[in-house]
Parts: sequence; structure tokens; C-alpha cells
Amino acid sequence: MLDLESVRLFALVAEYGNLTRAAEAAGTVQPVVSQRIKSLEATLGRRLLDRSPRLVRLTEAGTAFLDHARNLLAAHEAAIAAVDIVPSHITIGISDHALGTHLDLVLKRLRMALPPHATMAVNLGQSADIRDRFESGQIDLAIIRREHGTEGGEVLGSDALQWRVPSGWSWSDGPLPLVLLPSPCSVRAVAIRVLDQAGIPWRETFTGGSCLALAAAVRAGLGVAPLGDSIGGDLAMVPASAGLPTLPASQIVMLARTPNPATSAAARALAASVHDLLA
Amino acid sequence: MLDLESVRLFALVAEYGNLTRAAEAAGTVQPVVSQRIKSLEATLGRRLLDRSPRLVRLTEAGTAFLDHARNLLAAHEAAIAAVDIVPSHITIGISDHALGTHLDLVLKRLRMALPPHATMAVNLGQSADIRDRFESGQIDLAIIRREHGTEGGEVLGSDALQWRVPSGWSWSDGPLPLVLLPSPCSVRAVAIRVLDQAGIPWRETFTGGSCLALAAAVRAGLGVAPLGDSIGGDLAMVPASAGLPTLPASQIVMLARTPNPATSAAARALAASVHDLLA
DNA sequence: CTTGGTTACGGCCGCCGTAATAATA
DNA sequence: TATTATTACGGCGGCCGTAACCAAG
Repeated sequence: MLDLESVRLFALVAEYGNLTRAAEAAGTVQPVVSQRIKSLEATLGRRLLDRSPRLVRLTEAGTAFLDHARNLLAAHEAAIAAVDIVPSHITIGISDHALGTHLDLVLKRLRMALPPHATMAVNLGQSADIRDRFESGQIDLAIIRREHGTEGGEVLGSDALQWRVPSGWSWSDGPLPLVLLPSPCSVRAVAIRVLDQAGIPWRETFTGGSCLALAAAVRAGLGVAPLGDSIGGDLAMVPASAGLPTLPASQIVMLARTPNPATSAAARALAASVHDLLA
Repeated sequence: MLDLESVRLFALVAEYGNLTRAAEAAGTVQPVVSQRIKSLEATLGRRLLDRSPRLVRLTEAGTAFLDHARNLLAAHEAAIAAVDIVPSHITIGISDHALGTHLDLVLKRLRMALPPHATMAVNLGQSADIRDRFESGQIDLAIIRREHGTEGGEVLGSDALQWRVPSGWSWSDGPLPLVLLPSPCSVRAVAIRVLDQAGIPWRETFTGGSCLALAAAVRAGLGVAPLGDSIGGDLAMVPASAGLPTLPASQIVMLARTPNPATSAAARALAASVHDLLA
């Protein structure tokens, strides 16, 4: 007889492609996942995963098993829901500068970590605003970007800011054309600060409402944008010859209030996903 | 997170209406079932069964949960079958005189205890023939009726033979009209023996191929039939005033050869079902 | 050399199964 | 009074989580 916890861990490993992240998402540690997968394989008499320190992928049997494993877990959820209806709602705030283009993957994994009947509301905005909403209790979970050294929250990783430019861009003279989010925005503020300290003149050529908009502006040649390393996508780095000052790294931090199991499951999944993106 | 073993035990209790039989069918003991059900109820936060020493029945929540529990167990079977195809075939011999009209229920529970991909073949016949087939290895499991004192097999219970008569039957004189299975048949033999020992003349008025046929003949008024207590159905007992000798009780015995887990699961289910019928 | 999977191991929870107890018809 | 569920309890297996180890890029 299989035990569902092992099956759940297997499904998480398949999702994250990584035992360590799966362990985080499940709220345990990596050796436990290793053991459980191993024992699951033993009871099934088949190897489910090819594992090496740098690559974990499904075997043929693992692929075949995965669909059934998900059905099994869904049936488990349904059975519990049949007698134990715990309606839950989670509000989540995400700073655009923290996740950028990875928003879709993170939301998918978040949805997966919640019981199917749970509802969630996501609030995309700027870090300062998100933090205020978290502190006033309007949201339960938040992912924000902030400068090193600030207190509070769980640090999921460090992400350097980079000047991103159109491909083939060069900057001859005149004030540096900047592509920014509107104030208040900590990335905007830090970018302006380092430029001023270096005595580099600048002008704002584009102000947009999300990192996707900033990236579009950069691609259109409107100027350079300070963007997180992990969310720059296909945009080019500024060449060192341009002489721009380096931007400081900042931290991606999770703020979490976990009043119930559903929320802490969501928090773990969020942490594992973001941690994965920054690795 | 639920554990599937507890869910399976719950489903078995629902099927058998009895913790003790469920334990037998599952291959464990009754206190374990009690504990697991209790812990299942605790994790679900609902009472699933109303239990008293004489009656176990589903609560409302239990009814709602049962369907989902069965789906869950089916998904579990499917998941295992996806990677671990163990084709198995079981041949079963059942003496008609042992189960009679309860054949359908027993077969249903047998089917339920087997993995869905397992095939089974049932051989209905007379005890002596069944035993020969078992001993020659042609069948894996057998339920037979036999006289007390014989060796071998697992005794599932004792069942008295009774003279069954049409309703309102009376026997004035002349040889006793008998309704019997053809020879060789141990019930036939023992019936004839006790009549001869009591010096009661008899004649055979009907010879049929199954207990259902014998019951039909009795109902049609053709005579009296020696039938197991538990399978007489709605037929009347012979009145004491008729002066017929009492028939000895005989034992219902299971012969089992369990070369694989599927067969032993079937054996347990068979034992639990028959044990239940004789209680 | 760092990230990440495996192995070793100690502690402890929890389950099994026997035995005694209670409850019901 | 017999049958059956519950409670008590000892023993043991197995799981968790820390730490040390190893492999691969």
C-alpha cells in the first residue's frame, strides 16, 4: 500500500525538478524527500526518477506514474473536501520588480499548492505599497524586493540589479535616458541615487506601470532600465565601456502571516518557487 | 494527510457492517480497525460510523465519505497498475452445499478484494470433487462442507443440516420423499445414513444439480431436502412431530493455497464473508 | 568550489497486537 | 451470556531531521 505523503513528494519533485525545492514546498528537508522517493520506488519495484546532483528527471515509469499520482492526490483532496469543508481565502501581494516575467510560473505553483476550493486574490504593485498592505493586515503573503540590511521577513535570495539596454545600444553623450517605474519605487530611487553620486546626468524617457512595460520600452530603444538580474529576460546588459555605476544587489523577501494550514502551504510553495528562480 | 490503510479499513467496515469481519478481510485484528477508524475520524473531524456492539452503521458524513473513499482506493489501484502490472489469476472452487443462496454476496466481496486486473474463475460443484481439484492443484481456494473431525483446512464455522419442507407439509405414511443432489454427495450420504439407522423408509423424488434447484423442488411439494441451516432461505423446518432423526452439524471449511498476495487477499475476504454468514 | 543528492544515525512517535473491560441484545 | 466494540499497554519498526559524505558542473 502506497503512502500518500510519498506520492505527494514525488509529484512535487516532478514539478520542481529538484528534491531540495520539493522539500521546501512540502515543509520538510531534502534527505526526507530522498528517503521517501527511494522507498516509493522500492514498493513499486521501479525507478521513477533519474537523479544526479545537477539534474533530476522522470524515467519512463515515472512519467507513466505521474498522471496516476496526480489523480490519486486529486481523489484524496476530493475525499477530504466531502466531509471537511474548510473554506479559505488567501490574499497575496507581489512586487512587480521581484518576479517580473516569472509571475505565471509562480502563480501556477501557488495554485497547485492550495486545496482546490481555496480562493486566492493577487495584488501586483510596488514593494512599499505591498509592505504597507501586509502590515495593515490586508494581505497574508507578500514577495517584495528591498535593499540589503532591512529587517523582517524571510530572505529568499539576493538578486543584483542590472542596467538593461536595447541590443546594440551605445550611449554617446547627453543625459542618460532612463526607463523607470513611477515613484515611489525603491528600484527607481536606488538607480537615481547611484547616478547622482557618480555625477552622471540623466533624464526620464519612459515611465511605466510594470516591468513588462519597462522591458518593452527598452526594446523600443527608449533608454536603459534598472531591472533585476533574474527578470531581465532577453535584454542585453549595459557594456562596461559605458561607464555606468554598478547597481547594488537587493534582496527578494517573503512576508508571511500564516493563520491556517492553507496559507502556510502557500507560503512554502511561494518560497520554494522564488528560491528556485534565484538559484 | 489521510493514510490509505485507514481508508481501506473504513471501506471494509462499511461493506461488512462489522469491525471484526473487516479486520479478518484485511488480515489484521479488530482493535487495530477500531484504532484506525478512530484516528481517521479524528483527522477528518467527523464521526463516520455509529458503532455499538450489535450494530455498526454509517453516519451521514460516513455515507458522503464512502463514495470518495472508494474513488480514492480505485485511483490507488490504478496508480500501482500503471507501473507494476502483476497479472494474476485465481481459481476458486465452491461447494454448492456450503454457500447455496449466498453465492452472489460472497462472489461480490471476493471480486472487491482482488486488484481489478486480476482474473478469477469459479468452479461450482460438490465437496468431494472440489477437494480433489484442490489437492491436484487445479484450484487455489475452496469452500467445502464436510463432517466434523476430518483434518485439514481452516474451519470457518459449523452449520447444522436441517430437513427443509414445503410450508404446511405433513408426512402421513409411506416412504419419506427425498429431494437430493446426485451421488457422490456427502450431504446426500449422511441424510440417507441417518434415515437407515432410524429405520425410516425413503424414496428419492427429485435429484437436482444445485441447492437452488433443490429448494425449488421442495417449494413445489416434491419432498423434504437436507439443507444447511444458513442456506435454507425461506423454507420451513420439518416439525418435530414428524419424528425425523436430527441431522448432524457439519463444518464449512476453507482450503487455501496462497502463492501470491492477491490470492491471500482473496482467501481473507472469502473467510470473512463466510464467517459472517455463519454467525 | 559550490550546489545538491545520498548515507549514517539517534531519538521518538505511533502502530501493532495481546489482554482486560465495557456494553448490548 | 455471548458477541463485539473500546481501552490499556508493551514492544518494536520506521520516520524525521541533523550531520557527514560524495558527485557533478
